Amino acid sequence: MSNARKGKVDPARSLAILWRTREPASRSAGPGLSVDRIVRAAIEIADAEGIDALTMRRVSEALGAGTMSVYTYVPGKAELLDVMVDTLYGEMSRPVDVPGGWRARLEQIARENLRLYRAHPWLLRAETSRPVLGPNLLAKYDYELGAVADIGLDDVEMDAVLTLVLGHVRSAARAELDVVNLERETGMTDGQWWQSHAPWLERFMKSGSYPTAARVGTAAGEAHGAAYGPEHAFEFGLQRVLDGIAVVVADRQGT
Amino acid sequence: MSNARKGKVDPARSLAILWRTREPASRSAGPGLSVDRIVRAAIEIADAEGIDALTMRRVSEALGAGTMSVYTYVPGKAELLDVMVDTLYGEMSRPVDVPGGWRARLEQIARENLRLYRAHPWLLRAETSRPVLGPNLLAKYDYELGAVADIGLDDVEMDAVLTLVLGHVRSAARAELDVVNLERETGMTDGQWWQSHAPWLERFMKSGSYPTAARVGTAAGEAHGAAYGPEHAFEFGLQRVLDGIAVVVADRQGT
DNA sequence: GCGGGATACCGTACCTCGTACGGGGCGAGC
DNA sequence: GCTCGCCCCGTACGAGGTACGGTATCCCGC
Repeated sequence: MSNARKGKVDPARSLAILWRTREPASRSAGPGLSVDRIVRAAIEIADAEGIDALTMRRVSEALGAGTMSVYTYVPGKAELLDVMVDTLYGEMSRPVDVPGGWRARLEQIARENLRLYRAHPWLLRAETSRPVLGPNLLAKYDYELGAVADIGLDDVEMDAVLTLVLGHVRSAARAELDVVNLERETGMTDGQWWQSHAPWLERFMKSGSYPTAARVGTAAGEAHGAAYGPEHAFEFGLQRVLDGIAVVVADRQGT
Repeated sequence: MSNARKGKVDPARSLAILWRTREPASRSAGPGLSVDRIVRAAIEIADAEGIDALTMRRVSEALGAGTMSVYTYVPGKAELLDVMVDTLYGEMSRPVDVPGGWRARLEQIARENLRLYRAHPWLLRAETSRPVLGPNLLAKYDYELGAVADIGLDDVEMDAVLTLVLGHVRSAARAELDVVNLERETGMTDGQWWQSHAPWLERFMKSGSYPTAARVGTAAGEAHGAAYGPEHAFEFGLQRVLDGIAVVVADRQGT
């Protein structure tokens, strides 16, 4: 009942590990731990069992090590999460030749980010705003900025455009993954859930207090039931956002 | 180190409390608890000390009650959070006459939602996707849908437009509040943080590995330092999103 | 006015998790 | 061969959610 990340995060600590400033040689006996092995194990656990199952005890157990051994390589759980996040960034696809101009490039970036969130849902709860400046984050940022370079935007606008697109992806991914999670937790699909709540809702809907909500909610609910919902929200929103960006680009290009 | 919300949430439990199906009369002696008093106390704590400080022990203490007394009125912390969220929705402003058409109405909604997040930052960590169907959420949804009614959109599109706008607000609010939080936690403004990391960054920037990131990151960082950053991201993104929506609206109106 | 039942209230305790602390053991250099 | 340093880990503490089993208080019917 706190966030996936506690308050205390010392950036300097994370940086040293992220850039692997000091990588101790595995010398003594035992499991032969390393930052890499720990991070890989942690990612596997988070992928398979969710971020709530990611405890330090669980990680050490998976590595056949004592609970506290992990702390030799990682100052704490927050820093471990930082490294996990940066590691994922390093595994993203970054094609250089995407035909179709800035719009196609941004679309590709949006889809690749969505793919990442789908593959590692816990990422949504591990990322923080002030980013962890790991090597892979920088590479990601650099690559993604490239999509909107040389189309007439100034530097601040480039950053703003990228922030907007990625924000939308996060937003849509969160919605989609919440649906999946709830279906697993409750053993009930979204459609079934809406149906089970329908009588309850109707009671208040028919009171006439919420006329629009009743009509639209029902329509949206039915649409969701038709296995088209979060996916649709992503696509619809992405096209709207890109349309909006197109207005700025056209303006800057003096059309 | 988990979310603000654990896995187990029984919607039926929350519903009964949200709609105040059964409100026990305060009969016996003691602090004289009630769902309302508990929720108010919890909101005050979360507002003042953050959601991490919101523990059941802390709530009961604030009420001058024993730790477990709260459980007489609320099945658990998850349900308490549900009621807290719905209570906030109930306090939102919902003006009926906003001049300027759908665009002005959506802008107003976006700003009001942002205001709510600013006033109660913990809301960002308490909301879940599958919404808690409290009376105030329904009222909010109904009101907000009204902003895009009768402009040619079908029901599913209305829902999609609203989802998009609210998603953007959440996204921007999260960014903004993270900045504020980090400034408080680290005792360092965003500008100072960027400055303190500048030497570290430059080392890698100058390596030429991240040319665009170096230039744009610096520009964006300086802009953030000038106390214009999250606020700007909200405004910029909102206008882009509305521009994108305008395209659809124009199309539906057969312009 | 009195007995009984319901209901508000809460003390204690258990479980999980992060991690501080101090000690043990192995390898390498002198 | 001995010492130093680093890897590894057993134990334990503190925080937080909440199950359980009371105790106290009030209202009702008589």
